[in-house]
Amino acid sequence: MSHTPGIRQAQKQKTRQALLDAALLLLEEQSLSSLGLREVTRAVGVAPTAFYRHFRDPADLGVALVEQALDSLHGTIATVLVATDGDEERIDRTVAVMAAYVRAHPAHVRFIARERHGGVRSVREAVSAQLRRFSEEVAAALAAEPVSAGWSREDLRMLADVYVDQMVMTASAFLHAAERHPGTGPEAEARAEAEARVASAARRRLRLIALGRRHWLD
Amino acid sequence: MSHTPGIRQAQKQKTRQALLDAALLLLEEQSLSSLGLREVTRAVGVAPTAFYRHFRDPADLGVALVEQALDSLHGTIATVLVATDGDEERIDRTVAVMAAYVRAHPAHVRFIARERHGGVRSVREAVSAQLRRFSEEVAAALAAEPVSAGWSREDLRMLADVYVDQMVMTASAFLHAAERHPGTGPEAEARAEAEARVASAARRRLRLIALGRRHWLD
DNA sequence: TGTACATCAGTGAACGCGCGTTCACTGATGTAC
DNA sequence: TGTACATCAGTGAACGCGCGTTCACTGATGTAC
Repeated sequence: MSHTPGIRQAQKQKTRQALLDAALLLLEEQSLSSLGLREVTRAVGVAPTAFYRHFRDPADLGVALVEQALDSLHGTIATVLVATDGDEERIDRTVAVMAAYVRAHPAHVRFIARERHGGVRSVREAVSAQLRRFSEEVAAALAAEPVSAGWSREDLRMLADVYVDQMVMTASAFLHAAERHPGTGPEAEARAEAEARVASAARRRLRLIALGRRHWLD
Repeated sequence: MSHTPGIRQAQKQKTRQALLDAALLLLEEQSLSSLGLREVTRAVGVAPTAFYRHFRDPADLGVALVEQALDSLHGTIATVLVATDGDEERIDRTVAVMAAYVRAHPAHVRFIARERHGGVRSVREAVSAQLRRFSEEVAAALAAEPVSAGWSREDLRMLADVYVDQMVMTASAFLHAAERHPGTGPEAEARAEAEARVASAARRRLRLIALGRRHWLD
């Protein structure tokens, strides 16, 4: 894409990514609408004015974060969509993949859940656009399965949306379970228990949806 | 409750409610974590220091808002839980009630959707406690229906949670549809169309859930 | 390869401003007798 | 009913502080020849 080579470009990207990472960390304890430009640059160790070389304002940085966060989920989804013999097997895999995703990218999950309905319009719109893109992929994958024969476009779309919402809520529930039990030792055991409860509830929900799907055209 | 009578107490309540109302209005465009004490008092027309007579800080005010917001939904729920002859009839009524609720209390809906995963811990916890209370009522109502014979406590709880999440998401979708078409005249028509699409999608989802429920014990 | 000039990511001083919080206060309402 | 004192919701001045943004700058990197 860029024909400017080398060191300068690379250093700029490095600073930009450092700003994004620092912001994501700060957003664990607040919302984007209260995130200050100076606290982000302070966390990175650059002058406040350096911020403007990369983003217009924190909202602009937020939109960039949305793309990074949902890209990380995007890679994961293919794993879930692969068809399998049984519903039960697929449900187990889906929940396991979500648990692993949350462990790998907890701050991304928190950010998306928080800013999906957050106070910054441009970021809400970015999240909603990405989730729509996401839901379209899920719908396409669902359409390719034999069970979907005879389904209308709207019904497939609804089903895909239900799955996407389910994923976001499950991810958020895993996250919540993890952050209630942040320690090691006995705390790690408590966390494992809490995560198991979340996983169990998520499987139940997916079973309910799969059942509704099987009988949709009865 | 209070044995202090009269005018002084009444005036204090009035100011307190004015602060809550002003905050709710300001929260349409931002999150609680960026809400300033001075902007709230400025909107009401009292001195900044008056705030401290009612709340410790904006987070404390937020917790009070959670209670008011969910009380307004609480009254509504009974209407939905009344058993009816057919699934379809009940689904229509549920969606109609949600639409009416959002029209009556748009700011409450926005506030709950936003702060449910927002940046202020005490408020998140208040929302989650109120929704749990809510879900317990739904679970009790569901348990009383013949279709629920043979269901485990966990399965009933899961179903109730699914319904509660569905309500919150549907309410948020209605709100979103309304605020994309804020005007009158041709805008009002566009809004009616957008709301009809939301209602249709919500009915599809509830149908899916109802189907899963019917076949849960197959 | 070397030189002279252009670019531009990051700097640091300076600004005006609104913030949260403190404090002693005022004056209407409440209470005791 | 009237009077004297207590309470306490709301006031307004004052404070120190960190904010976002501007501007001219520096010096390493990039480019042309």
